[in-house]
Amino acid sequence: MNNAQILASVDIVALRLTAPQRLELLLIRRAREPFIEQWALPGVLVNGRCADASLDAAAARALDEKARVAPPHLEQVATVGSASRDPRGWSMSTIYLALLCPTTGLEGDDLRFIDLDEVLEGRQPLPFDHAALVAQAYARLTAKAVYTALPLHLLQPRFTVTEALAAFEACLGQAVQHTTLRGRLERMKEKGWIVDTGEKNRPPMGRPQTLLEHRPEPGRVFVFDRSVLV
Amino acid sequence: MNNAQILASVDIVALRLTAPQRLELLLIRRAREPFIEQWALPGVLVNGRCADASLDAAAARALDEKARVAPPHLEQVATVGSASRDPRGWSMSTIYLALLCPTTGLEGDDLRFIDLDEVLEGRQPLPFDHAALVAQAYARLTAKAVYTALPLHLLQPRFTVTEALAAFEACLGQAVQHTTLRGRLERMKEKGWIVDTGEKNRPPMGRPQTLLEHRPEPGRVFVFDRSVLV
DNA sequence: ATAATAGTGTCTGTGAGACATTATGTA
DNA sequence: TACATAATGTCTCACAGACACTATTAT
Repeated sequence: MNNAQILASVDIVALRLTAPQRLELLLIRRAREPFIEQWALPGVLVNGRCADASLDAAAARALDEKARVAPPHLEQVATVGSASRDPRGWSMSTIYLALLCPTTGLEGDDLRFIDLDEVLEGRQPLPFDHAALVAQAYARLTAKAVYTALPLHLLQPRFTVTEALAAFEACLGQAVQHTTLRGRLERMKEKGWIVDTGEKNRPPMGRPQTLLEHRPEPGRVFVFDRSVLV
Repeated sequence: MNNAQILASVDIVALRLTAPQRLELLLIRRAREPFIEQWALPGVLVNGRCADASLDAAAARALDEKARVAPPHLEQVATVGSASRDPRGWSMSTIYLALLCPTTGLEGDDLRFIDLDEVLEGRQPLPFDHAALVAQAYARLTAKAVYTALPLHLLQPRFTVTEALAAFEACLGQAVQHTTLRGRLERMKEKGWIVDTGEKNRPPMGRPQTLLEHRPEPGRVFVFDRSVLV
């Protein structure tokens, strides 16, 4: 049997929604060579010793161990592999997209959130091919935001239409008609994916907002039968 | 540095369209242990020695070396990994979906096509978790057939509407209104993804068929802004 | 003429897009 | 009162779904 000389890892693109339509990316300061001390994506090596039941479990473990974070949504995006992406040799990495709760907090100096655009537009360089991985994961998010309710996982379970609008616009990178979103949320209500709490949120100014509650089916995403933004 | 004890491979779910709305799966007789002599998915080990430029290249190499086949469409579906899926130890496998030309032929006794339903419905068992991988790849194909032109890659570049209808119905597993498909093809024509050859195909009976030509942009798929079959 | 298959036309329903209008709160 | 923000209503348009109807070949 071949004893393969290959590195396998799982890397996580974890995103959090902040104030006005911005997405932030979770970074960790590397504790080991190569690229020690540099800010990079959280991840773990997959070497069969950790008794991970599956790759998905390894991804969840990475987020938990490195950042003490449990994401409402975790989804595999793709696997890349090449001889050049890691100085140690031929390596492959499976990328996961994690959507975090906006209230997610971090502990310690080795963890931080950075504005996603800083990475996407190259102002914050990342080691390995991590910048490309981030772009690929964000592309997946954008694509799914067109025809699914995925962006709702960036919100707290109880949310307002305005917050949902911010989430969709952050994922899509452009404005969305609020009437369109209201229609979609209405359809999700009929299917039981959203319930009206009956309560109101009272902002410092303006009319109170209806408080909705997201009731996602675990591991599934609501799919619309049309696209926004054609 | 850790010398990981892990097996990495690439496995291909290669599909061909035959006569009346049926899909066939490419299988290969295994030349090595484990499961030697059994029919299984074509694949290769990824061990860094083969100088594959990337995982995608490894997938293309697997199809070429094992079956002498070059697919019009090759797409990564997912990566699975666990301790139990291979008797040799913790292993991971990246699944690719390949869509072949209907004229694809095979050489040798170690290659064959089998009706996809035989595998999906469990009448043809496969080693490892290959049956689950096939189901996952077919699910991807079905999902994409709802809102993209992916099934066209199962046809020869020059095709008729009837053939396209068969491709979509095979991927979706149910009937499609031909008027709907005609509308979609019309929109692809306007965008330059399909051209009207002006020529006709003359079947033994009935009105001659318009011959269309598929002009896909390499590596991309035409996306419609609505779903079929809601 | 008849059978067989290809292609068009018509009508309905749904939901996005755009924008005006109304509703409900605070200062 | 004015202002700010939420929510609803109206109208158009594109396209899927269903099905009737017409077109073009062979026998």
